Amino acid sequence: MDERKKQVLHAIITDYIETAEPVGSRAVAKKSGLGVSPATIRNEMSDLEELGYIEQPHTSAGRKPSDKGYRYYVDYLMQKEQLAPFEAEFIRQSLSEHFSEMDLLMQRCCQMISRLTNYTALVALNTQQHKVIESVRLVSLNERQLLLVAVLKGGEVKNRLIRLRESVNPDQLLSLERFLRQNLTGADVGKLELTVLNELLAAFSQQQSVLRRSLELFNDFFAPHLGERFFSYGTHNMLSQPEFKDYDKLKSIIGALEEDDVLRSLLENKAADGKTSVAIGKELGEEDMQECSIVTAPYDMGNDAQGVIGLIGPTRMSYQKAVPLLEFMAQILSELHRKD
Amino acid sequence: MDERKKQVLHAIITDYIETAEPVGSRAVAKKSGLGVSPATIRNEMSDLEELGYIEQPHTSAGRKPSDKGYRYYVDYLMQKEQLAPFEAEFIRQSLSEHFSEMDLLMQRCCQMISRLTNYTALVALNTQQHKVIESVRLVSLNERQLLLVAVLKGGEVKNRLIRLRESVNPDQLLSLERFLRQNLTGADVGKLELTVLNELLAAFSQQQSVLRRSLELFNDFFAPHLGERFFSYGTHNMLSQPEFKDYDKLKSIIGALEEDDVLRSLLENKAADGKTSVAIGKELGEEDMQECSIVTAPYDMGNDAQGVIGLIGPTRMSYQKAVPLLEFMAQILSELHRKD
DNA sequence: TGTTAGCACTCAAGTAGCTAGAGTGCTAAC
DNA sequence: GTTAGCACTCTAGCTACTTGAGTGCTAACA
Repeated sequence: MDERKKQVLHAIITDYIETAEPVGSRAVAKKSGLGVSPATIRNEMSDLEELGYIEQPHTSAGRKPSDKGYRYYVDYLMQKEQLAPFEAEFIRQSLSEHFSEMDLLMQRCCQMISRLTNYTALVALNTQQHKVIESVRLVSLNERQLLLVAVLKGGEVKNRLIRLRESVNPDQLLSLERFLRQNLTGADVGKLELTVLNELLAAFSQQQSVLRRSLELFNDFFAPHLGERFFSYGTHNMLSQPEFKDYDKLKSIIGALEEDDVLRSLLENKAADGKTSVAIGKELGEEDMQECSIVTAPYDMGNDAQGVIGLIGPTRMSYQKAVPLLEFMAQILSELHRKD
Repeated sequence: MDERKKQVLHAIITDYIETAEPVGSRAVAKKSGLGVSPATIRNEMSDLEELGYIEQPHTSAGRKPSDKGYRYYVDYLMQKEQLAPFEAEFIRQSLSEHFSEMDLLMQRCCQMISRLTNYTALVALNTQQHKVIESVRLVSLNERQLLLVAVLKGGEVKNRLIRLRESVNPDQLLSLERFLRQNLTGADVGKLELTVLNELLAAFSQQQSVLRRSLELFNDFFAPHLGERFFSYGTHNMLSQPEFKDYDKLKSIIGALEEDDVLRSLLENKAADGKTSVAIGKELGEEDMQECSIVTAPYDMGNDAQGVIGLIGPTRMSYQKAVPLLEFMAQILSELHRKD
């Protein structure tokens, strides 16, 4: 892979990303600025094809990048495009507005990603991992209402109102609260299984119904699925991509993006190394998405939330725009936390 | 509009709903069971066209229903299809599982509607209208943490943790709690404007920072937009409809369905009379959706939530299936509440 | 040895012309 | 009022043809 081959590959990829048309030797000769004739370029292209970086849709067409070609481009050739100052400012502004409501914040992220790139945005939000219960309180609001409160390390609060059929005396209440505190303080919400709670429930089933009821309610406000959420926005952008002009293809992609299961499998493990990551075509491992690429960046808002922001588009994607954008946004999100 | 015309119209519409192809006189003659010849049917069809109930795509094609035709069908001709017992049971089961988590419940609704009909489901959820604050409490968790709690009539609880920079003495706390209780008890959360809260804030700005901070935080957990949510599912079903094989049309529809604003305008005011409602084609008032119909049914889960479930598909929609399905689901949702 | 011009060859996409078939409207007979 | 018959219309699908982009190969050149 000498220098000239790299330049040829680079020219082919950038041209193809722009036009979605196979690139011919003539166009490369002009665009690459190498000062050689199309015939020479043809030889290089023939080599590149043999090496697997580009491919020919049919004999008399130009070349287009293969997954391997994009991979090489992303890893070695691509020059990240700097964010326009107004874009950076816009992102910073929009994100700071919604800091306290995670759902809104993530919806906003999706909209921004999608609008700034014209691809489809994907976001995973985990609000419950490594959330340790710091304290448990059982507060009497009035004779017939108890409030069960769990404060998590980091400040989030979970609670549930419990309506009583009969009133309880303060002593009962105190012993109950003590019991809960002993059994739940220090527990990790993300790992609190229903079984654990059920065991607790069973162990104290001889006690009066008040307790049983409170534990039953604990069950579903700690349920693990509540901590993990997925957002997406901009699916309609898929329709503008010439590579998805096949209805069945499109249908299976759009259908898949509506399923949390699929989003989970696309985004999971992407936060592992803390770096922006690019998955191209078959690398995604999804049958229906062999012509898609996904770019993801993990963010960490401390105890409030961690997760991944990302986008999905055709493999012919403007990686040089997508990568720095997501990097920047993830950084801003992570910083939001520290400011607080 | 004599009896025979009605039968002809009915035959045309049911056939067209099934096949999406213009219906010819021969087909109607056979299918309607009127025992007259195609020529006779042709005369009737000519009349129906003049009356505006059906239209001809081009001279040598059959007829297809107009918006007016569908309207007549829905209002007078349609026979609601009874839900299959297993469908009813399935719905009942699925909905009872998720009763306590509104978001999940509504997502489930969407999935069911979409899967049982192969159209796109839309749901509006309002959890905050007519929610009156029953009591306000300010609970000290420890020296540096206060918990601000508002209990709403009906049992929902809203709260926010407040971290203090300096500790407060119990007297300050009590007077603060009293102040909040006096000013907020009985207020309607849905109508609590930022301005009101800001006035409160201003009025007490001379007090110590603890108070100010607590009020600031009140602001965003009562913000009205949080009470209104929209869900959709099954957008990919739009792709299977032959009427949407134009990419631009499809793109604008799918794009629109991703916007809360659009969903709001499509679903609002549909709960007014408490009945299932059908909006056909141009009746929707949306430029891009002239070839779509929406069926909606309001539900009322008391203080927990009210809203609208619905679905959107082509005007050539199986109304006789969609209407009873939504009616049934809305009824189940409303009953879920009463059971509790 | 690498580069280039020239040329024959290939293939997709677009265009024009044709045909088949479905369906109509009209007329005249029943 | 109903029906059969018939001429007419229009679309969808098919075939054949043309165009043009792009290639690979060869032979000449620096």
